[in-house]
Amino acid sequence: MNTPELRQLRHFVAVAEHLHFGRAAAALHISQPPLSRSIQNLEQRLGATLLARSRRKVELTPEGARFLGEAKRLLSQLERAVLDVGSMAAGAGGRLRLGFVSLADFGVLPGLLKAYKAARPGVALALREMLSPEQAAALAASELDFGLLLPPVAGDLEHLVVQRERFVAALPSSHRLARTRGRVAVRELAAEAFVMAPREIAPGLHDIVAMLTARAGFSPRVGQEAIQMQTVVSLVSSGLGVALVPSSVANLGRRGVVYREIADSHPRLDLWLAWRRGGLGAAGKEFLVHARRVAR
Amino acid sequence: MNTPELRQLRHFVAVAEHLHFGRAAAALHISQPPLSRSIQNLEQRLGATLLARSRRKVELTPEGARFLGEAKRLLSQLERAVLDVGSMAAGAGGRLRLGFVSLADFGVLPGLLKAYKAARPGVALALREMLSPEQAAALAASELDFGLLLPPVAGDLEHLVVQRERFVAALPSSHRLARTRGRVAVRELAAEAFVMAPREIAPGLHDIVAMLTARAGFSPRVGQEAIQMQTVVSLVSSGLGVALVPSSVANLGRRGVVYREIADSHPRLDLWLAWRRGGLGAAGKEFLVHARRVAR
DNA sequence: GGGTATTCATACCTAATAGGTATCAATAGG
DNA sequence: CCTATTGATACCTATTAGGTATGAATACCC
Repeated sequence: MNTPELRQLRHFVAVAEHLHFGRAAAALHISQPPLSRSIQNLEQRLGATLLARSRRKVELTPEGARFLGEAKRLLSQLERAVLDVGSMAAGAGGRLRLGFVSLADFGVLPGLLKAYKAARPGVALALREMLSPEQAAALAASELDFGLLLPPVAGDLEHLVVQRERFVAALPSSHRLARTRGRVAVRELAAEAFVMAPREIAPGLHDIVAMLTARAGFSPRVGQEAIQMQTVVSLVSSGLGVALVPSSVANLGRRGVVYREIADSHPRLDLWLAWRRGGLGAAGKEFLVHARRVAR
Repeated sequence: MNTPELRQLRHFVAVAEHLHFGRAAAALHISQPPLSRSIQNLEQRLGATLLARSRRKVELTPEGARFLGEAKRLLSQLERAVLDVGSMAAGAGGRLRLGFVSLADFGVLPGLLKAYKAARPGVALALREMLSPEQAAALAASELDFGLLLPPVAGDLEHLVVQRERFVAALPSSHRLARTRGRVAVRELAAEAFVMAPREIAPGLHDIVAMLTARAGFSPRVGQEAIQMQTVVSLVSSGLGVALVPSSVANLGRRGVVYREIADSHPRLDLWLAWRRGGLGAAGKEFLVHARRVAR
């Protein structure tokens, strides 16, 4: 793949912002002809026209508008990465960076934080809700110290299981099954639309749901996908479908949703506190001590 | 700022993965000496040592591990951007991309989606929870069709106000003020630790809180920052502080938290459905019709 | 309607840089 | 202690980025 050069991204951003090759060239401290060639070369590499230009007017095409956002983001992310590794080399520290899935927020995270913060009020915690694959990548890249995530994820991570839970059915309050007490058999949901997260962001969770519905003899009809658990529940509450979710989601207490235990047997969903093998400093090791206590 | 070249990022990733200059050079189809110089030059530009090397062994330094993740991400994001703009140029479409703040999830979003999806079941909705500034950037970059966000945000966006709400105090159930009914005066919270989001992600919300506490004669002592509203509430429930939050957050119904109206008068917090000026297709225009109905 | 000014594109050239080869220096292993 | 291996350095060449001159198209002004 013939990807652009950073120089070309900078050139394009300058032209896109000035909408004038001459002024953009001046801003870049080059002359206009190499800028013109650079943009042409960029467009050839991308296979897209980014700028519509005549002798008197330059405008962004839709593709150009789209690519402009990407180019700006890439350039600013590179600058941040440079600053970040520079300050790391210069010696900074003394904080813990913790990613977590929204499920953790309904379960162990508040208790974990409370325990640790009581013991170590001086350690700054940077909390960030992230999907499990993103946390795994960030751990591998040393951008997080810990992640609270759902297995399986890629990478050489150590982990502590901090939560194991069963699934429940999340039903709109108006649902016929919501009126009854007691457990729900999964086969009773065969005709329903489901609200689910895509498999690639939580394969462990998704596969338990898939296994449950397969054993009940059907494949779930997905009415709406959503990525975060609270969004799943929100969509259930407005009647867009039902969902099979881990039981801690019931802590969400969302109006318009009722939760029923599932009659069918199934494995529990594990939640991990994960960290990069060999990647913990002193603050991290102490955090782990507290985490082991909370996990019992 | 002397940022690296993409060529240097590729060189570094290759060495980091092979931990051998000769094999990395072979993989890159260059010879070993220019690779050695390239890495040295990269380290000079970054002001950090990325690789610890002797004649027989190459290892990543902590800074190198950190930067490796960034470099890989940047390179893969660039490739995705190239593919994305290439396929856009080749012609794709037919869906709506909607970003939203977590607040919207507690308020208008479910109703909005339900109304639209009933009318137009064939249009695929891609939902993504994002902070307001990120949504604004994504709208400007044509990466979202709509955003449900809190003003003010940067950029030339059109908007429809879809929600206006007052603030409430979120208190741990064990709090002394939680036992009483009736409204809470903000000055009664002067000695409390607050859980707040940083200003830069929601300046409109933050400034109303700042105004409330300033009028009550104090500056809030921030015990813990959190970015998303459900995380704020989660931390309140575990006793890490109190919070002043928009009233729709009470829909969260989180155990361990009670909500009390605030006695002090204050402006309402607006929630916008925003879109890029001139950036709507037919599906988007129709979505807007439904949105106007829901907003009344 | 014609002339002029402006602006992006092209042709040709030079300066700067990326990569190659030869070799050095250090060290691990036999 | 000698040899093989590997990253670093010196010197050189090939390639590319940028500069200057100019062309071509067009909008504006007279």
